[in-house]
Amino acid sequence: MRHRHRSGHQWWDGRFRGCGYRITVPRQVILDALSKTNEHLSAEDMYLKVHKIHPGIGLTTVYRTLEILVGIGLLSKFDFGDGRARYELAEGPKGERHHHHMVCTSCNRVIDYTDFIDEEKDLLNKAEKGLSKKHNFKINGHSIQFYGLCSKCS
Amino acid sequence: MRHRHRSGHQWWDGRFRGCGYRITVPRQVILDALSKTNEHLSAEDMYLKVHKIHPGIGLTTVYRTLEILVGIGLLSKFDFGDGRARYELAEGPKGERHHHHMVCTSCNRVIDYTDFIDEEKDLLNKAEKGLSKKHNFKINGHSIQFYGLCSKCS
DNA sequence: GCTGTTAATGGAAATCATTTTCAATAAGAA
DNA sequence: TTCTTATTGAAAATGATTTCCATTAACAGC
Repeated sequence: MRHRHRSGHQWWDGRFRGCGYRITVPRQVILDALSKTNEHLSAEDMYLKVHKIHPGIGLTTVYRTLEILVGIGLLSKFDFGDGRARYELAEGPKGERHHHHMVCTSCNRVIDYTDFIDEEKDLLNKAEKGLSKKHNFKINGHSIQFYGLCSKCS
Repeated sequence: MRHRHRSGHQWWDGRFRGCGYRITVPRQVILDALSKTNEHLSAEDMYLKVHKIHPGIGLTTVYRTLEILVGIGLLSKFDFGDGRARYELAEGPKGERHHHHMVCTSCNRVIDYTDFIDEEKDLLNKAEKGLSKKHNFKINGHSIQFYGLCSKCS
């Protein structure tokens, strides 16, 4: 097993402390797991993953940590219609990773795509400007998803 | 109180029977309520609304009926992040009513908008074609939502 | 219109994700 | 090292939705 960074000094460290949160083992382990995957993990997925190595970490803590990370913008939270929230790193050490999702309505598989992001950005910017003016609404986020059948299911 | 259509002969009638479903009082009442509102009702909202006039109708039946309606494409089901599903007529007697939503992350108000729908359609068509080719994914729906603060909350 | 078959109903109980409670523990400032 | 206080984890609570199951009602066939 490769050696592990002990205390602090991760890319998310500053952001984390800056918000007044303590850096604890469960939080490090969870962030570590998040930065090593590009799956769309549910809280329980994360719990099981983390529990293998650190059986002490409880499901409650996983929920709490994920919620904090969403709060400070490090994580994005999604609902793909299968009754549980799913999480994904919003920013990695290398910066933004903007993409959207296609969800298979049969097997629930989720495919990330980055195609058309530029066109989408154009449209979204235009829409944001127009909508915020017309409806006096301060927009600070959006979500786009396509639903359908993946190659295996169709 | 105004007289009520008894048996069948509503605009949804054909579609409904066509799928092999019986036309029952609870189903008529629920569809009736849906076609008279443009709120984004949760199952419980619907239950309360319907329960005033027809106290016999149970919450379970409301859930079941809404799910059937989603199944045959008459209803759209949304998640606006407040922990309960919300429903909205997908098609009315007058046909499609395509629009998207802005959700206030503070008060949970939802605003429908129809601006930019044409541009969105263009983009979505293009995206659909490209994505289905590249990822071999049969797309048959999408969802777009903006999140932010409404005029009251900002 | 009456009847039989079978889908639909509703109340209670079950389920499942998520949240709350609370006493014990550990982070990190002093 | 010590002290304060945020964090933790187990268990219990919550809240939306589903399942069970005995009763009722739609409607096809007479």
